[in-house]
Amino acid sequence: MNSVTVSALTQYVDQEVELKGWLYNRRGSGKLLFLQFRDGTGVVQVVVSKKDVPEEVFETAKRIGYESSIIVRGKVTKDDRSALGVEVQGSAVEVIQEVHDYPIQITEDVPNIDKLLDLRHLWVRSKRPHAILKVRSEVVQAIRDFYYQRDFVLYDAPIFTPASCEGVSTLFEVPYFDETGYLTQSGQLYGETGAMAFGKVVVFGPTFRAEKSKTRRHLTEFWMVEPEVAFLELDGIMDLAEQQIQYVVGRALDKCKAELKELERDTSILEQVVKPFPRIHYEEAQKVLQQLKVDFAKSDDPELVKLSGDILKQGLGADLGAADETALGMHYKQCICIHHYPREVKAFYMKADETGKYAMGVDVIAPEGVGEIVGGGQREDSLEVLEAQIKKHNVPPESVSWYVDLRKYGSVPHGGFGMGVERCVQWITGCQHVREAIPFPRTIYRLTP
RNA sequence: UCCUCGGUAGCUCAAUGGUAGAGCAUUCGACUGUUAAUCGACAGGUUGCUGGUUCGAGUCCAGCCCGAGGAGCCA
Repeated sequence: MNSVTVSALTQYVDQEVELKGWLYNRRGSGKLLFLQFRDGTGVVQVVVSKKDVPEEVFETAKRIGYESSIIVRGKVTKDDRSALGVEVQGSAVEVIQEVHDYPIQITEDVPNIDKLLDLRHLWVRSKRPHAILKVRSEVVQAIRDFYYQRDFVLYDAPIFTPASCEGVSTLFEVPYFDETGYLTQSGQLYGETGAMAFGKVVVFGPTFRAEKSKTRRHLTEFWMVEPEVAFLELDGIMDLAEQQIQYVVGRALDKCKAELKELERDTSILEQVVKPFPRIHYEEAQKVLQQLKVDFAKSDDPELVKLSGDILKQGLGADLGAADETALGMHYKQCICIHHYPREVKAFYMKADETGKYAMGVDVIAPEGVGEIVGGGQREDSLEVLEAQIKKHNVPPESVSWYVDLRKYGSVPHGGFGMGVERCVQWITGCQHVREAIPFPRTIYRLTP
């Protein structure tokens, strides 16, 4: 007998098969049972009819609780009433482990996410997390393929680092023998060493931020992909970010149709991602925001009126806030690149433009309220300017001396960006919390399971 | 760190200061085509914790604990 997966079942119509997996749900009557059987690749309905099977098989199928591990045998039949197109006429149910107290129920009342995250080790079996995490898997593979196809060298940055890469954010401190180490908050500075060695590299790994952020966009541990390219300037960096996002979203739309349908994701905005992303200078963004502030204030929608009040709250010439990003996303209804932020609000390694007022950095803002998914730009390549910036930002010079060496030995214009994998997945799947976009989210108040 | 909101049955939520309730899930029973099945029954409680006001507190007050959303910071 063929041992097969649910995903391949349509190829076995009218054949006897064996399925190994778990009981997902059950409906039925006194003489006819409908087992919803899952094996990780999909869910299929197994029909067990009292008149067609031995008494003990029917009794077993009726008795076992949800998530009991079972082996089911039966004949695959076509059935138009099934979403899958086929179902299995069960003839035997072998129990591996019988379960009667599975703690997650299938219900229309959605428990709050915190309770489900306490059960994350089991919740991942349910349809929604299953779909989101499959999209994540596809997104990660698409990222790897994108850079591999373009001859980037995978260049892993260390996770233990001696000090802050940016000299600002809160880092996780870890004892490291006789000294103090920190968990990396970005592989970028290491990526720059790779760009000078290989031309085009990509750093891809976990990143840690000890910021006490409590929003649906923040994790303390998240995955970031960070390409870094020698001789690439701001326009080229924007081209790369745009192409990468278009490729990744395209792959998800192509390969994850079933998952996006399960999530009831309206993909119309995602389909717009093939168009060029508007590229907006910071000064222009401020003008657009001033206009949006006025327009939204007149709206009938109280949400928009509230948003209007938060637009440009930090003042002209300051960094953009979350409300500003949301408003711009709503206005353009697709990904936008905002470049040339004020130099003061950006990190020490950012290259200044010819005016000296702006940094040649770029953020990509995703629509639909997800906000920033990419941050990057051109790096300062002048030794003198970089040293001045290090002094100005109070970065301990000894901690970045190796980095400064890159400007002493064959410095060239270069740059790159970082994209947060979870935020990208959050946007593509349309999920409310970035916490759902990673198997085991780590936030300020969650270290388990 | 700050602002706002919340914590009652396994889950989602009710309950003018006056007997602690419902739906769903579990358990038991009925039903041969169910798609979040349906119908009937049983069971299920230290109302986050501590103290206070009151004849009487889930409800009012104070403190604390836990969580959520947002700000800031960021991807």
